[in-house]
Amino acid sequence: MHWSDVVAQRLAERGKKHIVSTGITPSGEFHIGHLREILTGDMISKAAKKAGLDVEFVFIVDSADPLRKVYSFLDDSYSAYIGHQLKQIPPPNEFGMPDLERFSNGVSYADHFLEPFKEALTQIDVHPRFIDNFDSYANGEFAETARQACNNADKIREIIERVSGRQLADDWFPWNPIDSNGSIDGIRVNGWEDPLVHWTDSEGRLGTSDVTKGEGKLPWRVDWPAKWAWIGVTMEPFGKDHGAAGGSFDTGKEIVELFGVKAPLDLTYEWISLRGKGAMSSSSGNTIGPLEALSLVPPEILRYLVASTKPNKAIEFDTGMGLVNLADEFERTTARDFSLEMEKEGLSRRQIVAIEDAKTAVELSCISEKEEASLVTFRHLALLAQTKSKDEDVWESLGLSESVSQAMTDRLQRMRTWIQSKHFPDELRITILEQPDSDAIGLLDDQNMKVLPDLTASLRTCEWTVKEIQSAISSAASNNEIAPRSVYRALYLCIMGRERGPRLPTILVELDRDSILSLLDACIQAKKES
RNA sequence: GGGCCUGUAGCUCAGUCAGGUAGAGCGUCGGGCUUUUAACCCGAUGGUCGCGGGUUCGAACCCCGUCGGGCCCGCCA
Repeated sequence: MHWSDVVAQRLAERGKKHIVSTGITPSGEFHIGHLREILTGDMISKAAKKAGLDVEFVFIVDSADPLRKVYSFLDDSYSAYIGHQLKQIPPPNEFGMPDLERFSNGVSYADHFLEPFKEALTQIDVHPRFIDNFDSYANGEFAETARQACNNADKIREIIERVSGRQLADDWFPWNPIDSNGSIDGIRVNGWEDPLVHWTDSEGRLGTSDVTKGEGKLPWRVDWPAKWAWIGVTMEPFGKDHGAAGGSFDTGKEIVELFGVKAPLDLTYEWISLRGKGAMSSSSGNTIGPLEALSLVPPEILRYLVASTKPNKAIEFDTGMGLVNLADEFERTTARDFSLEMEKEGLSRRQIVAIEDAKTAVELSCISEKEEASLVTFRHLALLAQTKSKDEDVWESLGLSESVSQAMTDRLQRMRTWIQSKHFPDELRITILEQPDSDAIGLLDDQNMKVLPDLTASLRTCEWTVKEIQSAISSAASNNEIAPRSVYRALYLCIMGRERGPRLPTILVELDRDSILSLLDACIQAKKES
């Protein structure tokens, strides 16, 4: 059974109505790691729906969280905003400086980072109900849980200290009010009169906040279970950082019972790292944004990456050859006839499970109902895009000149972006040698050498068109009674320094004949001398 | 200190939850395809399942131990 169906089955055992929740703090650039959170939630929701459950998928934007520190991409002037809520501070401009003009037009720091992520979600066909945490506090959604938390401050303190093994400060209180400057740092709560907290801020000023009006927020370890309670969350996937023993899930599942609610079903997932570069980290700049990823990778393949990997497995995101292999695998899997495979006699339980998993992974990956049959493989498109600069020539080569779908146009556009990026693997890059490659020359065998002079002569005189070049190659093969394969091998070794390669005549015709001929002559000469 | 994940073919991994004759893709090798989509088709190759115990008629799988790798435990998905 696919992992999403396993979760759906567990949900079915618990009841009929479910809310699957995910959430992210918009403190900086989103990256593809965040995509795993939301895709995991999306896929669980789809599986639950398939199982006949009444399920809603929500995405909580933790815009009430304070700015923790001046991140590397921010200007030092942001230090004035440390401790201020992300929805209440200005967005950075291109230099990392606070952009007060956009702020005055209603764009907050949180919005600045959230908007591109929302765009990426649309592209990968994820459509959750968005819940803005800051607004939820302001609208009084947290009123009940906040009061309960404050009335049970001692119990909550006991849970956190016992479960996490951490010693809380003497003045710890399950409500962080906002001081006279707008910060939740350095403020001391010194009284609680339901629903008001009395406080002293870092400058010694006294104040009062009403917890039912969102004048402040619950600290993270209380905020999370409070959200489960008021939203009615029954399932939440989260990163392994929250899943550690004594982590926020462990304390949350006890705290939430003070609100009279059962903890949601949990699922801890592993992180995504960049191949050879370690974990994603916005601060180190070691990151690929969702939109950048989508400019290279078709959305269904990004979905497939998450769908086909069990949540507890770490994903290494590879923007080079790994991407080609992934795309190839996706295309192969999509093309399989699963019902036919299932009819086969004598399948072991394992084989059946493998077929089911592959089938479900494809279903969860496809964006639209009618995913058009793949007209061209990822690899082939990579070749065409490199050898043909005009889109029309690509379509013609694929026999698509009549009507080209938007999906195909998008794919070609992505391919061109990828080819121009630093991520495109050398292995797929078509390179034409200028000088004979000595290693390649060494690989030329007797048959290759036998046919090369004849071939060179034909190429010197034939018309420089695809058809004539092709015919020159094949007649060189038949005249010398050797397989065409061998002739191609000779050409690849001489021109590209490899034993195999893409369809040659179409590439040759776009190159300068004289330089190719002199390259071939040089190769023959070099081989003879060796 | 507490905890999680991980170790299976040259490579990437599935299979471990529900024990029942070791799997896939890629690679490699051979053959086919009388003008190759780095294609396609057919065949072959390849593993003391990290190691040691235990339970069992039977263990890659369950239990105990051990070694190696990655990671989490203020905040981070």
